Amino acid sequence: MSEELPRTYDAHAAADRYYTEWEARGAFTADPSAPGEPYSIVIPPPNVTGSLHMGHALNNTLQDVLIRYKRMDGYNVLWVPGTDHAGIATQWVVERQLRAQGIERVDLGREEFVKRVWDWKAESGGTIVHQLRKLGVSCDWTRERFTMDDGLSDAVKEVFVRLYEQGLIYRAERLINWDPIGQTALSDLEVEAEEDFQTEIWSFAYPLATPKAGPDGIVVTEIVVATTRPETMLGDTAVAVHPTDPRYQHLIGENVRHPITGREFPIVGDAILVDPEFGTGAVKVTPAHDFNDFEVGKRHDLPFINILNLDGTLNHQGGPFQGLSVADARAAVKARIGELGMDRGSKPHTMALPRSQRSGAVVEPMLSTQWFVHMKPLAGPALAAVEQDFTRFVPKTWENTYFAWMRDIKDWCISRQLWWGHQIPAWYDDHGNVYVARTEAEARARHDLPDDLALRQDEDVLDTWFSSALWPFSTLGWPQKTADLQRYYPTSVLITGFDIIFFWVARMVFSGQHFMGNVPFKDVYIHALVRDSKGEKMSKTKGNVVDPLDMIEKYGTDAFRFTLVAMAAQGRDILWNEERAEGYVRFTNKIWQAFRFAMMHLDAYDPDAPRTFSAYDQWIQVRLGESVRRVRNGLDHYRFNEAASELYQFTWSELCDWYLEFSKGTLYDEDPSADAEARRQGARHTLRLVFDALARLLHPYMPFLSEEIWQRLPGTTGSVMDAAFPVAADYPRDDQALAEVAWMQEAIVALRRIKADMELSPKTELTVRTPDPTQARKHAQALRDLAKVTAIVQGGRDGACATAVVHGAELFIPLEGLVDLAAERSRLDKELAKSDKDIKGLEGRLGNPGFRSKAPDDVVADFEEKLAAARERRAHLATARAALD
RNA sequence: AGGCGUGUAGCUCAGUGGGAGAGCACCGUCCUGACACGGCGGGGGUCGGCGGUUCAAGUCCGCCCACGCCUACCA
Repeated sequence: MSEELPRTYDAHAAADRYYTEWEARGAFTADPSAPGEPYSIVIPPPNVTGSLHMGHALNNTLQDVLIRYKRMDGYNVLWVPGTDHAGIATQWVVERQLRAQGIERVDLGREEFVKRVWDWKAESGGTIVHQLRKLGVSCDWTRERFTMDDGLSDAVKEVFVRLYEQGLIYRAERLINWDPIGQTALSDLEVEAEEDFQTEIWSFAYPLATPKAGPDGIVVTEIVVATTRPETMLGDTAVAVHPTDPRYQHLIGENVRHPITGREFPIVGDAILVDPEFGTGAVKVTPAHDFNDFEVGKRHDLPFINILNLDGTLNHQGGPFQGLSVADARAAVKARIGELGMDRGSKPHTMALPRSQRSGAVVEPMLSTQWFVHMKPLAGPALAAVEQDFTRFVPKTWENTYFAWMRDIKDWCISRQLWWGHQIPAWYDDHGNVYVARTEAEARARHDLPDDLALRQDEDVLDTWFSSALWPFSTLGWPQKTADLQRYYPTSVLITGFDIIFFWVARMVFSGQHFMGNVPFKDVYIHALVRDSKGEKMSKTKGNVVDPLDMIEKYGTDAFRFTLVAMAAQGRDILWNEERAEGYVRFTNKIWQAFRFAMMHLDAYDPDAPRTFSAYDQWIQVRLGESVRRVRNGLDHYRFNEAASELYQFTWSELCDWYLEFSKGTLYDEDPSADAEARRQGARHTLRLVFDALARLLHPYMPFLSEEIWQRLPGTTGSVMDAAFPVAADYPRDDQALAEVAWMQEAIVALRRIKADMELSPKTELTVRTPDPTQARKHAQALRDLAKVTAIVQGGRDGACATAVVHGAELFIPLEGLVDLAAERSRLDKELAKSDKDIKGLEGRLGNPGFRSKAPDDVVADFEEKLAAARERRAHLATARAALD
């Protein structure tokens, strides 16, 4: 060995050394002017506040696998990394830190606060970016972007202004989701339902302003409604009943008197809102605090009474309850109703409680003036793009999720009452006029405003997802016409989780369609969620979070990555299981040990020396070619686990278990003849060739181990990163070699099994007697090395023998003195039973006339061959069995 | 309520109409000169249930059961 090879693979040393080396020499840096078909990916930008979790690890490993594969395969590759400013989350992190120092955000003022956030970002905002490097990802760090950097901010302003000018952004008073803790509006998507929330539904009576006699003559004095939110009754402006409900029909148009405020309002008939079967069949209507009631209010021209302050306490409309929180007001209203004798009971009730995704606050529907994106016109092209496969979802079934949302799309509330984010590029004068422009100067110039007209910019910022929606083109330089944009848009694939199909994927599609006139990515690969080993979602509160950095520390990056991709089957969640990771650490060790074996023999390798290939050399090369095809097929179709499994099977079960063992006979042969030396050179050549290909095949999954092998392997240059990904056509197809080795493998397994079943020591030397020893003698060396066959004799059954039937050939193993014959009898009985079952199944199939007439000829022929072989085998076994009686 | 998904060996899961697979675990055996982080051999399954299509179904279709997720909710 030219250089001492460590006995074990040091994953950490390799990772540190090679990653630094790669990044330093610009190995990840894209060059738009370089040749090659473009292949580009933009990273799903993690929150700048975030730290790496298992979802990121999976997501980025998958991207890196594709990027490394395509880079090696000759594509002009770009992977853009970056982070998201994560409006609410980041603002809160910094607010919390300030509060720890006794500083409130409002004390600092907006400008100073935003400066503090930038300071924070500069200091600790890059954590996740450094953590990503630990995964070995090869993204182009020279192109790292941030959703709040200048270029992307320009893109945001540009998009806002253009959409406004196109009438696709508007400002209006609408019922929106209000987060009373965050004190900001939220989009529909940022509201999560807390399922199975246990509460009560309370019934109480509204007295009629004028008692009224019904058709039956009985005078009605009140109408009973039910609610889960008693406090909202302070904003009630109607009671609704079904227009055809005989209980209430005659009351429509009558007034009720509010038991607390004394206000009078009507009973209306509304077939859309009211389900007469539910509750009492009468519904209180609070148009300013309920989405359904809002519509009722519009239909019946009702007043909209807002009862809440922005902090979730009751305003002056709350009368005696002004200033109370919603929860306190609820209790107070219930108590008051009781005092008034209007309480008509309550019962337990299960409902979904809307909560703010970020703050956890109970979201209050509230009337508010906000900015919205008019979605219908944008959704059309976005739907068409996916319907016509310009963007393809993988697995395809996710497009249903996309379609469902896009077809039923509602306008998007994009303004947020925060300080951290893209401030809305709209200015107001004192007369309430609004001017939308990229800058204040532009606003003045465009609208010909005098310099002394006071303008103030809208204080709100945009939803973080508004900037994320532009990510695939804003990161490439849009609105500038950059070389990157020309070359790399649309991107090749987006890799992400299903949880942000609405939030992000859908919004990128309509943004790309609208502003670039083309989809942002050709494929969307939706990967699974990483759960814990019991299938539970990982969460801090459950305490079952697995830190990928711990896993890398424990198992090394190569094994960690391999575990993730090996478990990344389409359409199924990953249950993280450390035993699997341990298994793949053993796999890396197996590769390393095999590599050591190869290296032991490669010192003597001379590429120019004459060489001849054995059947084994040929066989492993053929198998390698098949493996290349399967690995490529897996990667080409996002079947990451299939490619991983192929690598594992090939390396362990074919290369290590068989080829290396076969090769020993040749390599350790000390015969000095030129023929023997040529055979040794053939084996050495094969070893080098296989490891050369294996390093390249493994590289996308195991970047560091593959580099370690590549750089040590003789005959390679540079980095494996830059080597060409193997091509199946470079390896031979050779049915003869496959058949030859298949025979050998079957013979060896059969002989080993006889030994094991006879409870013979593995060291026991065997003699094989067979009528035609040609085949066995050709492989005498392998039979000796792998099955301890020391003699091959021509002949038939002679005395007590064990019998193996291999591809129709009988191998007899004389048993004199080796074993009691009972063991062989029972062994043969088992084999016969197995054989009978086999034949019965085949006969059944072939005996079916429909099968012969309708199945393809090659399938029929295939089964006929199988049956013939099985019958022959059975005959031999039966003879062997009879000979023992 | 609607939609989507899952159900295959003890566990975790592959499986693209042609005789049911892998890893781990388990049993037996071997420290053989790459590797005991290993080698060799083995046991283990009415592929959730019922029906249908087909010469042929784990695979396609329908219904049912169980679990999970998403969307929309009932005041």
